[in-house]
Amino acid sequence: MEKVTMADVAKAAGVSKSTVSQYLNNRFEYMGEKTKQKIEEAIEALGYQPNYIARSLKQKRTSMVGIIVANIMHYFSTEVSRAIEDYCNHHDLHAIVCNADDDPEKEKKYIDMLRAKQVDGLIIFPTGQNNQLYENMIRQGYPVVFVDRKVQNLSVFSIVTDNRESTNRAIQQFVAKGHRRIAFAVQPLKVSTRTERFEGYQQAMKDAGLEINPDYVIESDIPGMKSKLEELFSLEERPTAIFAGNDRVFLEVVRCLRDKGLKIGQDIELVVFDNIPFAQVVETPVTFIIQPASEMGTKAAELLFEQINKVDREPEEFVFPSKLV
Amino acid sequence: MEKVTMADVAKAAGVSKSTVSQYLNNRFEYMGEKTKQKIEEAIEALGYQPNYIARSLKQKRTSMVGIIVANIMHYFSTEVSRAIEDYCNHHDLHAIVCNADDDPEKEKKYIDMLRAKQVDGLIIFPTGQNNQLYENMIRQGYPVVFVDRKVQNLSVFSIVTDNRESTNRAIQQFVAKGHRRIAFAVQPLKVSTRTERFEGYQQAMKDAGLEINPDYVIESDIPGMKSKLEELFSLEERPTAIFAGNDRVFLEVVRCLRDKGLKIGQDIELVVFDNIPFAQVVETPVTFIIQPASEMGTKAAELLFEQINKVDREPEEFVFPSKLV
DNA sequence: TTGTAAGCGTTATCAG
DNA sequence: CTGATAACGCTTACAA
Repeated sequence: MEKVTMADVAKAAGVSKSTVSQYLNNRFEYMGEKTKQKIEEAIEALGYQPNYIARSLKQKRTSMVGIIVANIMHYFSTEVSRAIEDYCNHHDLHAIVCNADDDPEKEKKYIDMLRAKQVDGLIIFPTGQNNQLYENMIRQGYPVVFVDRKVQNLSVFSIVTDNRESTNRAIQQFVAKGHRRIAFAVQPLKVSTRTERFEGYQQAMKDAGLEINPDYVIESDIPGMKSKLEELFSLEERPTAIFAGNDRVFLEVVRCLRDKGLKIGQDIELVVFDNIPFAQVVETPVTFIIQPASEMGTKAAELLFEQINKVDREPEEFVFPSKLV
Repeated sequence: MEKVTMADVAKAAGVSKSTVSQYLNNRFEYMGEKTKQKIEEAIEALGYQPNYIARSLKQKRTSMVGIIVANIMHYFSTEVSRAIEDYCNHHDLHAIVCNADDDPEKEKKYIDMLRAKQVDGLIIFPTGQNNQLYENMIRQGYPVVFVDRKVQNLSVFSIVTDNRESTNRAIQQFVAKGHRRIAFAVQPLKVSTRTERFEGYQQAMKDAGLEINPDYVIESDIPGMKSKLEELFSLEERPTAIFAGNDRVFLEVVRCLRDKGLKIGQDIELVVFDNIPFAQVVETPVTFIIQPASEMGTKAAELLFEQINKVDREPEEFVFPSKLV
């Protein structure tokens, strides 16, 4: 199987390899009509399929870009990825996505692997724990765009949301509705998105003249969140409103509320940072902070494309606004 | 950037390319301890990274496999893909997934593209409209596994669910609960999954001695489904139960019911073929027909892996049972 | 307008 | 134990 090469086609058509190559690359300018036809027939007859690997080796470009998402379980990641893929499709690139699973080791493994595979550039949702590695890439001038999370002290293109401000607004809204006991649940504060959201919460509470009750702040990974939430909702003075740091936290919160028999919108109000596709359909009275995922993805792809094509410009940070729904 | 090659390492270490190659491929058997160290240092110093493209060209294998899903919007597809990816990860393969978007043209494009990229094998959720193409691949002995949908007259490994039987059981359950007006909503009956589910419905109705009311059978693509559903629920004699052909149909049904102010489980009962992750969390009284997606994915990957490694055996069809939840 | 030949960065074969 | 040397399948000057 899979053995017919350009040389075979050339032989069959009675021309040379280079001529076939010309043909394949649509350099018809100087090609005789009959040669063209002979080649066409030969290709058809032999069922020839070009070998991109060989071509890539020569051209030093693979027309592939890598996307490394921190965790594919977030709907936001898949939305952004989809937008990137769309952009790539329209620009003769192929995007291949890898899931770092919030694990810096895996992230490193994928970065190395993709670079070994010679992908032309990388869009990364960084775990934030591989600064040395990031730095090397940047220094070497390798095309990279960071998405979602900021990394300190790195001169690189990045695409983020106004995490602090939008969280702030959401909490303000709670306050305006008369809530005083406002809880905040989030995964470990190890990346910029989470710390910024937390800062937004703190700021809003402070501005409202409200003390933050430490019992109302849950910082835990997903597996451990359930038990902490249970404690929270078992408190004498239960919170009347809660902010869920992202979609996965949200799921835990909803599960826990259901188990406790608490009704969302009635016993407790809920804001979640991120879009939850299905939730919009059922009548759950939840406020969503929605990031413009596809615009962000498109922008990221654009910036990467520019870098791949050697457009030189100073790295910038693009902050997209998110909106409450 | 990215220019240091094996030759550079060889020069720096004062050895030949072949020796470096040995080193990289862990052929230490006959290698001197000092050469080993020199190479190690040289690699470190130069920041050398091997070029997989060149290696692939030589070895005629890329350690990549392609997954072409009919439509990535189905949760089932992503579950299966994830299982395949897991398997691949454990077997030094990289899976790259493409979305045919239910479009045979795109499917063909992706098959051609992936083969041009020399992926070692393909797992396909076939659109079913490219039989000629499928046949060619099989005939050439190219490693392929089909998932989810059957394709007629093709000697190929395939992984499917017992669509007919499980739909049948679901409808029987409706009947047992006393339902008589049972509707069936599905996308165009162009692929085996849908026709089989429909047959399951027909059979169950027949066995129960119930006439099928043509008004109760909705066959439409997703964009057109909304209006047809509206008609259905506006009928004088509304159905009391409805079967949704898959998750996307389900979403349309739920939307429509909400708009009509009908309560699921109260005004109408609902079965859906497929898993809906979020729906399980909220208290929606829906029955799900759940396919063992990850087992199916793993099996598919296994079969592909065997073929890639030239294990010769007769193609088989594997039918997995799904269960009502 | 088409052919020749030299790479691209590896691996594989076979001497030394 | 290590090193030449020839592929792998394609592109691209340059020559004809």
